[in-house]
Amino acid sequence: MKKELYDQLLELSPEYKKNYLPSISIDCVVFGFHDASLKVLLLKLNGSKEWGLPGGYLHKDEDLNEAANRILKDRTGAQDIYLNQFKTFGKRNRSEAFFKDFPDDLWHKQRYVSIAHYALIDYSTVNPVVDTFSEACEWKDINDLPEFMMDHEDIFNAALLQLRRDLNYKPVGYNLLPEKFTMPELQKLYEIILDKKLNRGNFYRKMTRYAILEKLNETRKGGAHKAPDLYKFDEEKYKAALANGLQESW
Amino acid sequence: MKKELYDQLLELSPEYKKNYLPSISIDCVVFGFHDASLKVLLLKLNGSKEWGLPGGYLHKDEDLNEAANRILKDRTGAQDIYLNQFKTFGKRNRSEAFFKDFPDDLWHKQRYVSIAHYALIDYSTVNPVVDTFSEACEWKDINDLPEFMMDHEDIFNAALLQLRRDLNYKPVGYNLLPEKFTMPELQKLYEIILDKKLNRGNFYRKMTRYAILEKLNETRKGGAHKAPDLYKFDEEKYKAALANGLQESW
DNA sequence: AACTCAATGTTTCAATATGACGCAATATTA
DNA sequence: TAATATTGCGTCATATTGAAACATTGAGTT
Repeated sequence: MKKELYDQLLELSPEYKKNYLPSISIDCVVFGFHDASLKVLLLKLNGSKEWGLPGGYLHKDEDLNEAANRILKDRTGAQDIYLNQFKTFGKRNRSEAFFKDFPDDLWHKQRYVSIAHYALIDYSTVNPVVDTFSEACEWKDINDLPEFMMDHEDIFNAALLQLRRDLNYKPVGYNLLPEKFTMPELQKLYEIILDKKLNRGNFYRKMTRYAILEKLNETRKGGAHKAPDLYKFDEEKYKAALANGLQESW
Repeated sequence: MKKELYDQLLELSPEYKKNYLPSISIDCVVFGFHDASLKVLLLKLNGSKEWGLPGGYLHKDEDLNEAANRILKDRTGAQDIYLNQFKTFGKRNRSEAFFKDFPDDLWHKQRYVSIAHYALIDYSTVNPVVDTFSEACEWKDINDLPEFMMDHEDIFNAALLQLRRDLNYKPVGYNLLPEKFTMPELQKLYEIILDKKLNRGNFYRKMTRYAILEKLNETRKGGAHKAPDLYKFDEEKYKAALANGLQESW
């Protein structure tokens, strides 16, 4: 079943050996948000029944963050996606089960330490790229996830945990929402990330106090009820908040 | 000047190639606290005038956290030190300047991605180990740091930043203080990490409310003035706080 | 055109947390 | 025994949070 994939990979092995740093892989948990649903970009390698995170290897003459951006760009077509390197996974036998039918001389079968990133993007702006190694590359709702290959479920869970934690001191939304958005939309995003209902008035108040949003003189017409005000991020204040954090305890 | 170190390293190269994963190094920022002073464990390689972080490589059959523990144990003799993997550094040319006089075939001269950890320990319990590659291995006060080799200053700064951030949602002190300690001692620790004076009464109140400390029926006699109460961490509550965080914003 | 409805914008109020400060208690030293 | 500096902890004004009510409004209904 995996013979086909193996043949593809084998053909590439010499090139990989020449161009990439050994033992290091990069995995990306790409969170996509749109219309009140949060998804992850997953792909299915040829012949595999499990799904995996988009990933790749580090060029010998490439910075780590350059590599992560390149890998994302290849999968999504999008450039300068918000990227956050959050943890490196280095257990033995991370990929043992997955590659057990593959010969040992394969580049991909060596032991890897995987440098995991999470990324944030509006998934409606992205067309996932199915390359020759994969049968599928799709946005999967985070409440209805398929089975993961290797330790990719651990990586996904760690990414979600980190994103939730980051919500406490980083402004989030700039990379997940369209340029103009409403307060209820922003609140919905927080609720879906946190998997928790938030109080409307308190959310409004807190966001206002962060002072990173700019209220526009427009409303979103067309809904069934009162038209909500439109906001956008104040670029400068957003960047300052990203650099300095939103709140400190001490 | 670096010839001597090179000879040592060259001799080891074959063994390294056999036993370690290529391209991956592990660096540790070991914070040590005692008697109101915060230090870092640094070492000076033979013939180098700059100081570096203790580090090492990852065995082919070793988990990442096992390797970090091993490296720390070799330097400090201490086991099960509190360790926090916080960031992976992977710029090109991280070590180019340092190894410029060394031949290219040296194991150490390859390009590395460095998986950085920070560790916390009471430095009075540790005797730094000077191995054959280093002329010195010492605790250096964080307010009086020497020049660093390679990008180790960046790594140190990132570790301190992370530690300060962690102070907001993790209980800190368990690994840096003796078993029994006083509230002013704990406050001093926070002040030194944050480089900022804290209000005594408010610190006391906040710590009390975290409910991770157990007040003992003892005081620390011998000081010049009123004997402060002794506390220790409540193991269970401490662990729970470490797992769940001390406070959430959302 | 008036009315209904539900979502949104905003305010209110009590509970809780924080910042700043003061006062009483106390172990040592003089 | 008194002086002293440090410590334990309370107080009070202010700020923030949690929960809920009130006010507004655009679309759909009559």
